Amino acid sequence: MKYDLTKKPTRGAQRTLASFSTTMINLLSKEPFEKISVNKICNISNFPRATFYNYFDDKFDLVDYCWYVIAQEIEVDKVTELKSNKTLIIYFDRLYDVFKDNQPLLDNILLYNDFSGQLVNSFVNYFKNTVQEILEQSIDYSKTGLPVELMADHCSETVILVLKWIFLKRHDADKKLAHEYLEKLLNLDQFI
Amino acid sequence: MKYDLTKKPTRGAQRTLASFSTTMINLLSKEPFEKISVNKICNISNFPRATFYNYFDDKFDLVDYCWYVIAQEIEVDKVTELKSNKTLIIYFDRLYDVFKDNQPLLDNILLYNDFSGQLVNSFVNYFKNTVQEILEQSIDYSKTGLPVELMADHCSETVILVLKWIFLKRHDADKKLAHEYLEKLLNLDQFI
DNA sequence: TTCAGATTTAGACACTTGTATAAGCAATAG
DNA sequence: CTATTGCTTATACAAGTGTCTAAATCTGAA
Repeated sequence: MKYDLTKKPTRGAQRTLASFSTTMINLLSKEPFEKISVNKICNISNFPRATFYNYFDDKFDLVDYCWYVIAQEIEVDKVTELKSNKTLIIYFDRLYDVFKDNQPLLDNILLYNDFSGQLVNSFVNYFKNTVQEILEQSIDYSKTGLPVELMADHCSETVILVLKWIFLKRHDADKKLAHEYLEKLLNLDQFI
Repeated sequence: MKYDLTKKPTRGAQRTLASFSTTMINLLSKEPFEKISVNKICNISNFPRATFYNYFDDKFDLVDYCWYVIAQEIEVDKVTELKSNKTLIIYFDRLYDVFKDNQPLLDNILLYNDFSGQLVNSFVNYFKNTVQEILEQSIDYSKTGLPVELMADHCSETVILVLKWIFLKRHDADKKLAHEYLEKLLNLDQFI
């Protein structure tokens, strides 16, 4: 990403970022990711290509920014409840809500893109990394006798696995059932 | 993949496939995947671009074929030991050996490519799918009370997680320690 | 050895990509 | 109000992509 998201954006930059990302999200509901070119995005958004490349490295970069926008729904109140061992469940629940809110978008995306293709992969990866960063700092894995990073990796993969199962592979499950899956897969009682 | 790998290839086709794949593997040890173009591959291999596109859809397709070639080391005696619950460990061991044999290649690849980039991802994914296909048919998950596919997915992700930890993130571990990780992460006693 | 069917190849096509330059415009500090 | 700074944009470039044609070449079965 060429644009620095930490500094607060000017009004113009906000407009530009919003324009590109909504165009991308709209296109994702209409055609496969390979068919979406930077040219097309720029024509629809009415910006020249040069502007696109002022903000993003390529279309993968933009699509990652889209996931970032979606992920904002969770991360607003990031501070609360850290350092507790319940972090995992709390984060799982938040992601569950975000995925549920975006179910229509996900359905459309899967209409045009392979489950194991680049696009769905980038989506899944984005959220996996989100979870992993949180878990590495906030969970006490000392009871497991395994390396912290390995364990954090395993937990975040499992959280995402269950969400994939429910929202991408469409085996609908309410939060209660989802928790049951998560607890069985992770053996949660061993370290919570 | 445009070329049909099930039918037995002519001598010419064998030469072509081998030429393209060894060129790709060589290049992967020398530069990042983005810098490798179909043009470059064809120049080095001394084939015209048209021939490349007779066999592969694009360079991702070729790189997948490379993983297929590497994976052949395991799958020769695929038949033995199926339908046993020890399949998981047996396959883990085989993959452990394959990854170990290809450690120098992996090291080079990681010199030029991000751990979470497209290339490493395609490698990891290829082997994850390999494991998953095997596990879905051959393990009895009835004791876990979880959907079969979910469980098979979780097991294959965990197998690959441990291998990534050891061979890509370079936390060297012998087979004994690797088994210990796997058993703790998967709670193997619950269903083996 | 021959020959029909399949593969390979040269060349061209329309298109995308990422970068670079210089001109234009807008917002801010003095 | 204006000078300066920084972002936007028009345009051009060298390179890559994937597809298509028709001619050349190979191959395997008779």
